[in-house]
Amino acid sequence: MEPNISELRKDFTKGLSQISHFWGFPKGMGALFAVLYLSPTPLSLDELVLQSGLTKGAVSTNVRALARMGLVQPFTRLGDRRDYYTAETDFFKAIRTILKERQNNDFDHALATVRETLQLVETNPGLTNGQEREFLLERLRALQSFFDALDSLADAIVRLDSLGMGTIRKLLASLKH
Amino acid sequence: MEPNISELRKDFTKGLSQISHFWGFPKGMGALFAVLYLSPTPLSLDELVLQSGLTKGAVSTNVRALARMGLVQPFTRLGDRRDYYTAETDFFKAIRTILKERQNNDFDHALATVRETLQLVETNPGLTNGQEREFLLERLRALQSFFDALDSLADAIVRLDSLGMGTIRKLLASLKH
DNA sequence: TACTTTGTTTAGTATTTACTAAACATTCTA
DNA sequence: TAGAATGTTTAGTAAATACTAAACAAAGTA
Repeated sequence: MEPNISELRKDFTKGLSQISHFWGFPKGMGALFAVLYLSPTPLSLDELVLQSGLTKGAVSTNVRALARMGLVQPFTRLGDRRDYYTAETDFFKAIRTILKERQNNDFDHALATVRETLQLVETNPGLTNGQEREFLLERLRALQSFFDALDSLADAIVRLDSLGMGTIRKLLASLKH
Repeated sequence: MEPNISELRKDFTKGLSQISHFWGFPKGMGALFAVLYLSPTPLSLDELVLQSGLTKGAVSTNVRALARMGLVQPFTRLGDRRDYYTAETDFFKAIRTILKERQNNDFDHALATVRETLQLVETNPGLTNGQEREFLLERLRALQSFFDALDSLADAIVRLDSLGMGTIRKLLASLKH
């Protein structure tokens, strides 16, 4: 059992790939983040191709996705046309970026459908008989208020000046009663 | 624009399907939950087949997955061999069930890989030169403590006597400082 | 025991998804 | 302006996934 450094990197990369996959993201995203996270220096696209084993196309799209989520920081150097990337080490910052962008995605679009269903029932008294109508209203309102609660939470997190271990501790304390 | 009740159900079902899909679950799961959630009475497997448009096999597997997550409650009636299902209306309860089961899944397996990587570096001083070693240790430890923090949060939620709108309000207050 | 009713499992299929390879676009350099 | 270096887009492919159809299992009923 003599571990070597490059095997270690590979295992770590595989681990993050699986985690990425578990959260519904491409495995390549996890792999790229892993490579960047274990690199002491920023890496160019070509270096990422080399170290991740993915092709240029895949690296290009995945690394941009990571940047949109705030998980990597792209930058350029004067007199160097290449794009360089570093891993964001403040994960809480990334969480907030992700939450901030949630309004623009398919998820919120789907949420809107639920709200519309509720409004449709509310504004159409003749949609169905009284008893079923009351039932539908109750259920739809309950679901809506659940979604709203989660939304406020997400909003509150986004609005924080800073999110970090301190906040987690505060939350833990407040949960313990 | 004359909305009718069955079209409304279908839209709602489609909405929940998309949400389900967004979270990485089969669309069928969302559809089945939607059908049950809008039904005033418990439904049998055959009724679910009818109302969801899925086949018996798909309903069987998806509805069991929902039950494992605590999102539907299965039960039987004396002298009736059929299984009946109702939607869980306490979503917070479902959240806790899901968090409780997280230890047994692939996600935690992947997390273990990260921990193992860290331990490997910690117990092998000769793995790489001092400078890189320090760098790796720092990064791996930071990631580990981030995961640990999230884990404590999840644990605290699972351990709550009750989770509900009250808790959300408490969290919101504590976040506002 | 045979037949019916109900639910599960399996084998195959259709769809979706993430990837590769290569064409293309852009910008820098000679 | 031609050529080189870099990044993006696209067309096609391989793999994963969720579904269908049908075989199977189990358990009740005649």
